Amino acid sequence: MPELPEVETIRRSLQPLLVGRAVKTILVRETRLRRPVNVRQLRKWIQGHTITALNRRGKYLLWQMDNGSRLLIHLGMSGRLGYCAGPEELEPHTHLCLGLDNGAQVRYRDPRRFGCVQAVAPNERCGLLQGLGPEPLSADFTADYLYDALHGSRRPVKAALMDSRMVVGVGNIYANEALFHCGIAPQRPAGTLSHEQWERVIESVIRVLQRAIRKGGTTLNDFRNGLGEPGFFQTDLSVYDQEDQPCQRCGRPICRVVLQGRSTYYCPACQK
DNA sequence: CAACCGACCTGGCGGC
DNA sequence: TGCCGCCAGGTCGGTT
Repeated sequence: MPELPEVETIRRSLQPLLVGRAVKTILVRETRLRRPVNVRQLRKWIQGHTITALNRRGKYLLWQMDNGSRLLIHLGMSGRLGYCAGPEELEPHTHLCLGLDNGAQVRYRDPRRFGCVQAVAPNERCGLLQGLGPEPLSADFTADYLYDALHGSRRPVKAALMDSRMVVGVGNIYANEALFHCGIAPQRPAGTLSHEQWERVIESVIRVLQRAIRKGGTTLNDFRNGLGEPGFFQTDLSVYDQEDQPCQRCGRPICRVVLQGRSTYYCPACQK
C-alpha cells in the first residue's frame, strides 16, 4: 500500500495529535509480523515515555521518544495506522494498540502482516535503516549521484529506482509514473542513461512524489491517513493500472509487462 | 557480485 | 452461489 507519499501523509496527519503525548499502555495482539514483534523492548523503551517528534525515513515512520529511543513502524503492503479518540470497536487484524495519556489510541492494522514494529534503544543503530539511500526530496538526490552509482549497471532503470539502497520511498506506483513523465522506458538498462536523462528522471520523481503528497496519497483500495481519510492521487495516475487505456500524450494503449516480478505500465511510443 | 526469484500473508475480484 | 486461481502498494534472503 504505502509508498513515500502515503507514509508522509500519515505522518502529517498524526504529528499534531501525537507530539507531546505520552504512551501509557501498549497492547500487542499479534506478534507474527514480518519480523516477530519484541514486546519486551516495546515496554522497556516506549511505554511511559513522551513522543517528541514524528519523523519519516523512506517508508519508515519513526516515533522519537523523550528518552532517546525510537519506535519504528513500516506498513508493508497492507498496514494502516489509525488514531481513535474514543473506545471504538476493534477492527479485524488490529495487531497493536498504543494508549495515549489523553485516552486516545493509535492502532496498527495489517491483514497481510508484511509490516514491522520495533523499538530501537537510545543510541542503538537500527539495522533496518542501515544502507538506505538518499531521500528523494532531499538535496542528496542528484543526477551526479545516480549517474555515478549506476554507471555500467545493466539492470532496468525501474528496478534501480525501486531499490532502497539507491533512493528510498519510490515504490511500484511512483516508479511507473515518474518514468512515464520523463519519457524513459522502464526496462532501459540504468547504465545507458545520460547525465541529462538522469536529471529528467530526478525531476519527474520529485514532481510526482510532491503532487501525490499534496493530494494526500493514492487510495487504490484501502489506504487511509491517520484520521481515516482517503487520498486522491489515484485520479492523477497516468500509467499505473491503466493497461489498454489511451496514453495521455499519444493516445496509443498503455502496455503492461512484468519486470522483476512487478506489474509495469508504460507507453512504448512515448517512453524510450 | 549484480541481478533475479520465491517466500512471506490475507483479501478481493473475475471467471467458470 | 461457490470455488479457484490470480493479483496486490514491500522487503529480504537465498541462488545463479
